[in-house]
Amino acid sequence: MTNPTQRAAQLASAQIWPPMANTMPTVAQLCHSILARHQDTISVRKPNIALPRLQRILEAAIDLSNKGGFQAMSLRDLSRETGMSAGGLYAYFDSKTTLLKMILAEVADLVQRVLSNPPEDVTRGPVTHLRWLIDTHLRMTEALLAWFTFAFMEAKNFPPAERRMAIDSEMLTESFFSAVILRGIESGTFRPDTSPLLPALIKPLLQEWYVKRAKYRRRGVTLETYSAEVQQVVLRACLPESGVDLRGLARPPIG
Amino acid sequence: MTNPTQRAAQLASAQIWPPMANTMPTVAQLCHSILARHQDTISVRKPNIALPRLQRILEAAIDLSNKGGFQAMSLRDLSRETGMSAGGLYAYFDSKTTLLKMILAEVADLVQRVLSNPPEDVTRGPVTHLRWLIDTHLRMTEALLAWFTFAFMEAKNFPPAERRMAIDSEMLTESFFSAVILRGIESGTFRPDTSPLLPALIKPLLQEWYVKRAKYRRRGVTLETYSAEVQQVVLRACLPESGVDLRGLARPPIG
DNA sequence: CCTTATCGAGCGAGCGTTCGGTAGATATTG
DNA sequence: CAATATCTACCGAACGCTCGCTCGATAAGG
Repeated sequence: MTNPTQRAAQLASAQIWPPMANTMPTVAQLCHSILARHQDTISVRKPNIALPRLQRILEAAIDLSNKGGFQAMSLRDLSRETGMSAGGLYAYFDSKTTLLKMILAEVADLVQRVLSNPPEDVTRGPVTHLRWLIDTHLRMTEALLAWFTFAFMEAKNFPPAERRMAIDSEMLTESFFSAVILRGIESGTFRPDTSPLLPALIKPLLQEWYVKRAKYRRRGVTLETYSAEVQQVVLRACLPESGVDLRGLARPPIG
Repeated sequence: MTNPTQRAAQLASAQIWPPMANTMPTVAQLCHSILARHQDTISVRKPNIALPRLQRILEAAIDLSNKGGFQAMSLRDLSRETGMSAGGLYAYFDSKTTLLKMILAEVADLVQRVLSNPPEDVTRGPVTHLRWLIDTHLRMTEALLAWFTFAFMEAKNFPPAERRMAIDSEMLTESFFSAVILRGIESGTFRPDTSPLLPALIKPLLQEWYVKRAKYRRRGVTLETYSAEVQQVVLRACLPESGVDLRGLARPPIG
């Protein structure tokens, strides 16, 4: 079981959690993946034409949607922004809803791919694994801010099919945290009475970072700081505290 | 300063935080307030006619918006749902945007009214005050679930004016938490190195409750449980822990 | 019978989507 | 290799439809 000295060291080192070694996915990679997944609905066959065009369309769609919402973005807006005609756009999707689904599905898939592939060394202990999950999720959303903002804002307000997709993705993310925390409890690293709600509470703390990105930028809060603080809050909620075990013992007064 | 015994007692009692004595605001009260605030744009003069009609309109608008978004709700939908004609609706607002603003402003104002009027006894200490803020916010959103869901979903995606309103409201809520936490640090009740980000992190934990209400209902999580868990997470983040203060001291091994 | 409250057909604007047309690249042919 | 045929990627006017909103007619009540 973790003792106070170890815990203090764990919490202190959370301040200087090293940046990820693995490279984060790029927009180009996402577009490549989307192009491959929608070969049947995208009528443009030459990849060296289709890829840059698709990227331009997706980035413009996300940008326009992130001010005013997806529904408020008209295909005329998108046409103007991409420099393509209304008809030309329909070579890349068969309906506006498909365009939405392309992006949502890709983001959901990305989360799954990234979080389910931790480097070997961080999975040795639940503390490092949990901290890696938090930090990696934050860095991933940072690298693809507009995409995650889009996914967050548009996942709601949509037909049952897309809605279900968003819920499944959310549950999956939560399950990563659940699994690690459960493992930590079983191994005795985490408090046995750690709240079963804790995994569900982590997600909104991660979303806060990209949803309110402007606010934290204004305040000069860096990703490193935010990540460290969330890690602290979460670890304090699940690591055992010596205070409980010291009940009734005489202690020196604290200056 | 809080000792471990006190802290354990504080955390334990968080499990049975008593339900609020003050009555929560009702929909009728909100509508009354909205009617008063928009006398100039609402052309119907007799309150005994205007009040029930306005309430019917607002509740229908919120209900329709909460499936599909405000933009997706047409005035024809609203007309059908309220049993009033398109023209008739315009006796109660001069544009669809005004209808939106009515609701957003009232919700923002309600939060301010409720959170800034704690009962006298809870303000004696920062712990009880902080717990009251959390619990009261949760109970308020529970009592007016549809209204808060609406405000949360629609505050984004809107013109600078409304957007600013939402940001101001959010900052105000955060300032309630900031003030209490700061007071707790100054009085020595909370750790002096409590994260300055903590107040900002509380809000998403409170929003989670009403945004994902269906999820928690499905899992059988009650408001009491959720409230207690959030209080625990927050208190663990700001109450001092004896472990840190015991670094380097010889301690008996813990069974 | 005038005031107040409501109705509902209808307006112009803008939406997502379609489709005939075309310029340029590419393939085929003599 | 020039001439022709085919294909690819895109254009943009036009369509059917729905939107927020208006306004003259109408009904109800004191």
